[in-house]
Amino acid sequence: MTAEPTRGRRFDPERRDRIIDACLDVIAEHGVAGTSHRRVAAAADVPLGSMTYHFDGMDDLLREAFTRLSDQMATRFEARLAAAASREEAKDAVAQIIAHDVFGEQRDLILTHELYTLAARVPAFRDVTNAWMRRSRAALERHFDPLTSRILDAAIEGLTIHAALDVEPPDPAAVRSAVERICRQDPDQ
Amino acid sequence: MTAEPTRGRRFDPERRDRIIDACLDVIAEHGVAGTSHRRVAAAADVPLGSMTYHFDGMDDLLREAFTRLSDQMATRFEARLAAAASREEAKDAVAQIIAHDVFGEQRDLILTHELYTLAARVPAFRDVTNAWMRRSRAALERHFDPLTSRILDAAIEGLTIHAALDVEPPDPAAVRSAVERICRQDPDQ
Amino acid sequence: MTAEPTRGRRFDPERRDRIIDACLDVIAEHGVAGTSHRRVAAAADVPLGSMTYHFDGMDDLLREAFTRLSDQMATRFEARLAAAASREEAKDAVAQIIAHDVFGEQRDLILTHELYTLAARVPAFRDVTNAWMRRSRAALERHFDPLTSRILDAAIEGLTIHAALDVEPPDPAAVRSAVERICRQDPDQ
Amino acid sequence: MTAEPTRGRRFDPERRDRIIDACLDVIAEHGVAGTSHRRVAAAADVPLGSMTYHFDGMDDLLREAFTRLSDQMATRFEARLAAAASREEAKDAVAQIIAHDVFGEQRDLILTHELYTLAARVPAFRDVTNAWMRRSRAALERHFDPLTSRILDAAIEGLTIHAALDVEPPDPAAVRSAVERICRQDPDQ
DNA sequence: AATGAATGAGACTTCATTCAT
DNA sequence: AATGAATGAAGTCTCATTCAT
Repeated sequence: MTAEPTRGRRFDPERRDRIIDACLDVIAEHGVAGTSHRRVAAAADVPLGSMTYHFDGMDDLLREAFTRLSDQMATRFEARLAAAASREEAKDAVAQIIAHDVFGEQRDLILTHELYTLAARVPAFRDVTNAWMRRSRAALERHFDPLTSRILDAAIEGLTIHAALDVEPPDPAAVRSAVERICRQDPDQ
Repeated sequence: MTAEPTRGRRFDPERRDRIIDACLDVIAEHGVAGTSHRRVAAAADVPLGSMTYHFDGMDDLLREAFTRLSDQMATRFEARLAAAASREEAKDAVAQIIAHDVFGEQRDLILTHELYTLAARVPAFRDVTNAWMRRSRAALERHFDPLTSRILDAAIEGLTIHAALDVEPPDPAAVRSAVERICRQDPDQ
Repeated sequence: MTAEPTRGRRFDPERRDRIIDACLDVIAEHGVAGTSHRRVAAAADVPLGSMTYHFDGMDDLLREAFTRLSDQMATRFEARLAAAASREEAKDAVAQIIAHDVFGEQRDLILTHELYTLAARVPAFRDVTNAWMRRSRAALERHFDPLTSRILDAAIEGLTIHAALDVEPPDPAAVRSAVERICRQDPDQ
Repeated sequence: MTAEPTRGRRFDPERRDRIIDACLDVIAEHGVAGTSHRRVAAAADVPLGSMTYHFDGMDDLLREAFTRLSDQMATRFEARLAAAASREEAKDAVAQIIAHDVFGEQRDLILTHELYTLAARVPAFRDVTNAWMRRSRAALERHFDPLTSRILDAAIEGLTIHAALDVEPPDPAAVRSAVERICRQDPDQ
């Protein structure tokens, strides 16, 4: 007799959220190409009819899913850089992000690629990546000048990608060296 | 009635090639997710039955298509760096590659992303990206030491991606500065 | 707080009417085949749940809608014939009805066809068309004998349909001639 | 070893025809509104996938089905009028067509209504009805002048419809009188 | 060697209706 | 009295693949 919020079937306000999370899981496993209403519904344990009830078709669902992904990623990134008390600590953080992301979060890496792929073709998804990029740079600018931040941001991207695709694990010294080089000012600037 | 060299019925060695090229076109337009035998057959102007006759299913076709893409891209990259006579010219070449790729070849960028996305999930495609990366680095190592080459390679990746996704066109000065910073040695190494 | 006559919450007698009118609009645009609760609810600007609250399913709604349509059409027909002071004026009225209906009221023509189509298969709708036909003939019998009225009624039907489906606009002289011929008695009757 | 034309599954050139016939059956029973790929496939005893293989969607199928219907109807009409040796026999034929069509062929009447309903809204189907109407009039013009043919054609339509919708069976004398009146010339023309 | 015909699986979506509120 | 939430059934259509030719 304790207060079961609802009795499960009707009225399930978390359902929409659960579907979005399940959608990201499905994308990570099967790619956007292999993501279907059926698979997402099964993963979220909701009836198939729920899919188009809650979302205006697959595009809408994908947009929401990737928006959530980029939010989560950007928030984590901001937190890590906000925790850095000095420029040196910020550089350490950046190096760790590159290394850790590759080792720890294969899933996020896959999802990020899927998002980029979509963004490369579909403008609606470019809005998502733009917002994300803006937040990343702003977080870096807590510690670095705008130009350095921009270069650093791009380098994180490239190093992460290459580390992920490479056969051998990333070399910490190389990563560290890359960060170091980029953060030194041009002599003539 | 005279012997036309190849009249298409018996032996059409170009057909297979044409299909592969058409496949890349279709991927560029519809993404891997939207690529089907039907669409590729239509784009290559070959009968649908040809598809499964020449290729062992979609995966096979995709692998061949992306192999061709990476070959073409790597060859172009090598040529550009081979044309550089000095370290300075090599740096110029790298800066131009980043800028030009973004402006000129939206198609290649899209295709590259699609490949990375596949490679992130499917090992078979990682072989393709690995071979490509190896050739890129080797080309860079004509002018730079291995560590610098590796960092440079990753930076090209990241800068190209960000420039492509960014709302505003890439800043040539920023690109140039990035290349410059990376190519300078660590003071303590 | 004062007694607004009907403030819509408790009792909204117009709502039912509005739904019926909207239903006819939807039928005119999408046909019975394309008429759904959703579309009608949207057209009437009422919540979807209202539909099955006010009507016992689609059949019920369709029956009410077509009943209203036939009432309106029959009333208009009666008025026009009642306004005729003589047999000659009645013939003029009939000729004008045929011509005007075609030019002016494409919507009514479409709806009438939809009703006939339903009536041809479903007895419940035949009741609606029968009542309508009875009123039409009674209106004609104000001016013509029963046999002539019956023939005239059928001719109006046929001429209207053919004029509506024909590529070229109806020929007023042909319409007039048809009415004239039918209204003349058989020589041997 | 006798010549089985085909062994049933693969290559079945009559299949397309069978589907069209089945489609008309389904329309007669359930109306255009109730006609679905599933039902037609079941009626024709073909797999569901055959439907969109042979036809570009439901609209295409409907258009073909109603084209066949109108062809058959027009051919029958032409034959009956061609068999009439004199103007008097032609009038008899018309009267019989009206009466017989109503009694004998409820199915054709229903289908004709469905076609008219579609034609009233969709131009593509108006092409079908126009071609049919042209053939009907041409057949009548073997025996009657153009104006009389046109009026007669419309009257056949109206009388058939009303007879079909009416509660009581059509009165042969009324039908005969209608034909007689229309076929007499205007006194002043 | 090559392909048109064909199909079963599964894609997305719309729908009428039910139910708890 | 009235409705937003929800769902299972069924809709159309696309697809990769098989098979007879």
